[in-house]
Amino acid sequence: MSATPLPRDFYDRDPRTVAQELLGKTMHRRTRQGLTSGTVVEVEAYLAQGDPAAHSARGPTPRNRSMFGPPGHLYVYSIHARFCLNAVTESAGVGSAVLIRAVQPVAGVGLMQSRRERSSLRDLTRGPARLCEALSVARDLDGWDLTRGRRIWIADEGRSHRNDFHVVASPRIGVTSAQEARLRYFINGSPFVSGPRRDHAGEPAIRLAGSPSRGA
DNA sequence: ACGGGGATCGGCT
DNA sequence: GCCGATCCCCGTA
Repeated sequence: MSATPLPRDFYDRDPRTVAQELLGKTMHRRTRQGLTSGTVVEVEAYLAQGDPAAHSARGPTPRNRSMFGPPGHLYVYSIHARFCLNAVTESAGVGSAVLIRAVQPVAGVGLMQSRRERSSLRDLTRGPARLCEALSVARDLDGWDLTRGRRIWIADEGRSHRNDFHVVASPRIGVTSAQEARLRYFINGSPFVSGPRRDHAGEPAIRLAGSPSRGA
């Protein structure tokens, strides 16, 4: 059931474009324990230029070096004693990425729940650190190539529930600087999205184009 | 349903 | 030492 991984050139674009087009794609994670997957429902773009909140903003360090690596690789970092995962975008050396904030559980729900004991189905993968725990993603996957189709990858399943959705934009979560930017994107109406579904001003978040990509 | 505060620890000043 | 691209629990409504 694992479709072809998204190719390198999918990731080698502006992180805002990649972020929006990742919505509705399926993230797969295979370990000896089995296969787990989820539909991407919430993402954030971190830019190479003019974005103080991006980990790459002050140049390469031992921690963020994979964010400066080739597109289509993982950037996994730790914060508050948890892990979060990004897909690196644009060319090597640029330093941009897309944070995956939430997925909707699809396969291996029982396995994911065994990794996150006190979690309802709704909270299983709702949040960047929660989904990493559910998918068993940790630092050992930092720098891993998502286009290989092994261990972890993202694919366009081209099926069912994600044919009809709308992309909504809002300010990013937990970012105190760069408050003016609306670099968080999520699928309108999904209960598996973390954080507010309206922007900070209390107005409806901006609705962007309908289902992104989607062959025609 | 929503909001506030504490836990927790690696990375950087 | 300080500060998070966070999570969870426990108040109130």
